[in-house]
Amino acid sequence: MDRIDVKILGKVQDCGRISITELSKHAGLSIPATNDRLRKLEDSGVIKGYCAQLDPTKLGYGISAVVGITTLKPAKAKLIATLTDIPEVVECLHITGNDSYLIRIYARSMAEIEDIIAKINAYGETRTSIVLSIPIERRKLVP
Amino acid sequence: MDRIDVKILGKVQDCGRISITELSKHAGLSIPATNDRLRKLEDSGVIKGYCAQLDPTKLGYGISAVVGITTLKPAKAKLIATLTDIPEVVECLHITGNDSYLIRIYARSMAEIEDIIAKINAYGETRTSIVLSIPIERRKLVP
DNA sequence: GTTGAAACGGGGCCGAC
DNA sequence: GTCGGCCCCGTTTCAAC
Repeated sequence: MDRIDVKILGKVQDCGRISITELSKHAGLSIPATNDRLRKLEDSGVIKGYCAQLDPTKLGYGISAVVGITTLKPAKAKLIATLTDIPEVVECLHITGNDSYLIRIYARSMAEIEDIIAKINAYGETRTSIVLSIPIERRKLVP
Repeated sequence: MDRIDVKILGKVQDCGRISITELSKHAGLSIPATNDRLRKLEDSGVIKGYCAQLDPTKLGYGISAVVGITTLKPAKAKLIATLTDIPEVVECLHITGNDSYLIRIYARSMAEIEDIIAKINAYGETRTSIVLSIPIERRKLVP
């Protein structure tokens, strides 16, 4: 993992569909060498995969919320199963502190948020915060 | 935006580097038709871009934390600038509720977390939660 | 929307250095 | 690690339906 690998990782985090030819120019290496490095980064699991980033608002998801969950009883498996069944729940973190879980929701309306919160309240208390804006958007990792 | 577009969006969210040929098979369309649809989804901004997903632990970022920030004075611009200067801060949400901001941190050690918290404390109170695990990992959006 | 053909570029592989 | 050559596959753009 040298500076060239860092360059490659930085580029593919921004341009996931970049061609090897283009990537080799940015890396300052030949095409075969760039190809080898990229494949090694993929095979070693440093690169877990590639994905398209969608614009939630253009899909109708105008509202996003963060919900802290304080579980009353130990019902972790059922809670996670319930959350997994709700496609609007796009992320769930198990955390330390007052709240046991922190989840991220995308919704089309406040009513949808309310429905989801109601489902979760079967497992504990919730504290819901609406996302007003995203000053820093999912920055890339710098190795 | 019909069922075929939904199929395409689902696939590129999982396999960002999929070829048009492969994508056309999953979409059940011809290659030119698939190509047209994908380009329209990109041009319209539904697809914002493509990115590689890295494994933070394999890069040495063994610890992740979530920090709620209650800003004391209106110093939003300076706070965001400070956060942007810290590469370990990978996301920042402006939210409603007790906390004004919620940020996500990747760090190599607890000491690094402590350092970052100290910098932020110049702008307000912080409540830090360590991420124990991630039961739901950044699920794809379903249009 | 489809098919088919043609042109182009890129990827994968090779041996040589 | 680079370079050059090679073939194949995929992409892109046509035309025609």
